[in-house]
Amino acid sequence: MTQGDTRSDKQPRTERGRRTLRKLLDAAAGEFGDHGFHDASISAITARAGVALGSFYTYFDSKDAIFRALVSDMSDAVKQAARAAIDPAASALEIERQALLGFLNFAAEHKEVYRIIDEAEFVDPANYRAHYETIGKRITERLATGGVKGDLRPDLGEVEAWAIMGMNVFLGLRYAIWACENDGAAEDVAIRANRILERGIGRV
Amino acid sequence: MTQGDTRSDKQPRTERGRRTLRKLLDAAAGEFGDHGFHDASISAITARAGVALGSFYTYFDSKDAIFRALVSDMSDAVKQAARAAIDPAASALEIERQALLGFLNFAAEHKEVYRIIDEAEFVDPANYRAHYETIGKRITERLATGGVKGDLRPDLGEVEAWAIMGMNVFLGLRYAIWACENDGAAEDVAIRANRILERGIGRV
DNA sequence: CCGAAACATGAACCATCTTTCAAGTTTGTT
DNA sequence: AACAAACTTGAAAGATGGTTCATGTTTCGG
Repeated sequence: MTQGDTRSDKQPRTERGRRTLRKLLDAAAGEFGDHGFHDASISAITARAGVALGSFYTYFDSKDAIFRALVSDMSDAVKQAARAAIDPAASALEIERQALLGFLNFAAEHKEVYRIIDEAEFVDPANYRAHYETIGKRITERLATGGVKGDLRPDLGEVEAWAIMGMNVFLGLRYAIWACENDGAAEDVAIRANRILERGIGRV
Repeated sequence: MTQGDTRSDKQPRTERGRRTLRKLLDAAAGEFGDHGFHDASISAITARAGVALGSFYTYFDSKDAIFRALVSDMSDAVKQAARAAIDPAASALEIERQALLGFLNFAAEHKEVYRIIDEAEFVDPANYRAHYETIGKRITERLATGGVKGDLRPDLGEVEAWAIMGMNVFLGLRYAIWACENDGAAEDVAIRANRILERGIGRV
C-alpha cells in the first residue's frame, strides 16, 4: 500500500534486493534525520548502507523519491504508534491522554521520524498535508464518538481536532525532541495537557 | 538590535545602500517564501531585487546569512503582531482569544513569514528554537498573570503555554495558510479554540 | 548446470549555484 | 571641484553532489 501506488518499476524481485532496499531506507532515515534533506547526500546514504553509489538508482528514481517513500512509511508508523497506545474502551478524555502519551514516547524514541515528517512540509508538501489531514480526521472522529457516548460536548469538530493535534505536536517538540534534565516526565505532560481538555485553564 | 549583534561589517553607510539592502531583504522573503530555502537561488533574489548578482555579497556573507537575518526580522514581526492584537486590560482568557485571532490574521496576510519561520527549523535551528522559546515564555507569563488576577487556575506553567502555542500554530497552518472556501472565519476559529481554554471539551 | 534477469559497482558526467574579483560608477564630504 | 569611500557590476572560478552508464557479479527458475 505504502509502496504500491506511485512507486515505479523499482520493486526488488529477489531476497537480496529486498535486503538492499531496507538497508537504503534505514540509512536514509539516519542521514535525513541527522543532517536534514539537503545536507544529506546520496553518497552518504549509500556509504552508511554499505552499498555502491550507483545501486541507489536501482531502487529509487531520485533523492526526492526516497524521501517521499520515507515520509509515507513514517507517517504510517506514527499513526500506528498512536493507535497502539489507545485503549478503545476508555473514556474519550482518557483516550486523548493515552494518544498524547503514546505520541510523546514514540517521538522521544524516534526523533528522526519527527524531523523527517516536519521537513516534508518543504520537500514533499502533499504528503505532509495528507499526513496531518488524516490524523486530523481521526481525531475529529474520536471527538464525535465521545460526543455520542456523552463523554464530550456534542459540538466538537475539525477546529477542536486541529487544536488538540497542534497541542500534541508542540508538546512533542518541546518535551520529547528538545527534552532536558529538569523537564517533567512524559506522563506529567500528558496529564497537564489532558487537564486543559477536561476543564480548560479557567479558575476552578 | 535585530541587526546589531552578529551582523558583520556589512551595514550600509549611505541612503542608496539602505535602499538596496531593503530590496534584497524583500526579494529574499518572496523567493524563500515561494520556493523554500534550497530552491531559492541568490541570482533569483538579486534578479527580483533588480540588482546585480555580485551586489548581494556587499550586504550578506552568504545565503545562510540573509536567511538568518530574515528569520530574526520575521520573528520580531510575529511577536509584535501578537502584542498589537492584545488589549492588556482584558481578562486573561480574552487576551488569549485576541492573541490567537491576531496571529491568524497575521499569518493569512503574511504566509511567507509562516513558511520561513517553519523552515528555520532546518536552516537556522538555534533561531527557530529561540523564537518559540521566547513566545512560550511570554505565554507562560500571561498565564501566571491570569492566575494572580484570579482569571485562571493558579497552577499553569510552561506545559500549558506550549499546549496553547501549539494549538495556535496548527490552527494558523490549517485555517490561515491552507484556508479554503468552506472554512469558518478566523473569528470563529478563535472562539472555538478559546472555548477549549475556557471549559475544556468535556460534556457541559 | 545454464542462461536470462536482477542486482552491484564506482568512475565520470553534468547541471547547478554559491562565491570571488577586478574594474567601473555613484555618493558625500572637504 | 576633487577625492576617498561606498557601492555596483557580471563574467568566471570553484565546489558540490545528483545522476548516468558500461561493465561485472549474483540469483534463481527450468
